[in-house]
Amino acid sequence: MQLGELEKLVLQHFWNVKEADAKQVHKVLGLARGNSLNTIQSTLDRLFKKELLKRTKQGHAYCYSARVDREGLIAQLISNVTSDFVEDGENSLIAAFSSASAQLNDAQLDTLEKMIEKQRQLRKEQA
Amino acid sequence: MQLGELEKLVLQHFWNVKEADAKQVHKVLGLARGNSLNTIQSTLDRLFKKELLKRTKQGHAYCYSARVDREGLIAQLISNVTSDFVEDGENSLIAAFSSASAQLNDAQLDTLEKMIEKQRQLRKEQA
DNA sequence: ACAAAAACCGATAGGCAATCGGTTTTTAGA
DNA sequence: TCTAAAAACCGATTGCCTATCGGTTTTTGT
Repeated sequence: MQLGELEKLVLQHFWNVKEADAKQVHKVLGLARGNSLNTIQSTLDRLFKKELLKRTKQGHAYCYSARVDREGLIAQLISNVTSDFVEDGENSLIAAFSSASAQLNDAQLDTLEKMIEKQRQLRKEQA
Repeated sequence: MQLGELEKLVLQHFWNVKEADAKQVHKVLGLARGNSLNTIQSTLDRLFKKELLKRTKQGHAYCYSARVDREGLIAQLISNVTSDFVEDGENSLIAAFSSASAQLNDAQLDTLEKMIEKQRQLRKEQA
């Protein structure tokens, strides 16, 4: 799945604002870029069809919000782009991790390990 | 940087065979897919321009070989696809890892940690 | 019922991979 | 050295996708 420039901007917007309709997105992003409301609308629609946004009829207009969070999208993008190169089709994210870890230096490996610990900690707290 | 289907096949081929010219690649990949030699040639040329293959004149024909290994390409692809979504432009690979780690379950975190250990071991042995 | 607002449809442009045909350049031999 | 074949190079076409809107239809609140 390919993401264009405007699509990325819109997604990031929805990680800030929770929800918005086309007009609101247009006001924040579209005007600054000189886009018409229609351009924003069709971008929202494309993202909806890609299942990256969800929407509900709120009165008259669709109200859009993020369907995936930033971490989820990043994971999905990594899986997409690496799946053709990794054996384990079940778990291309893990496979990609292990492949790319070869590119990290020792300090980066440390950093990564600390992140894993932080993840674990986070889960313990949430439980 | 976008990779097409044939381009991916060609790259994977070069991770097996070390080096080959257009004719040889055509024999192995092109014939099976019904591609003309020209199609293979321009694909090789595109990959060369993308700096994913290198080439040298070997007698008459260019002799191509991989410029990046599988792990390096995977790392590069991850960086490309995630860089617009991570703060730390210096290290989008690490940032992407940490983001995506939120998607892994506990067992997968274990797996990942073991992979880090294995990496470290590998390096110790090579030193 | 009607005017305004929003959604929907269809078209165009631009970018890139895939695909080749045809032309030019190079090269190995006669 | 001249020449035929081999390879590189060039340019065109197709197909897919994002970006971008204009215009039409549908919906809705009054």
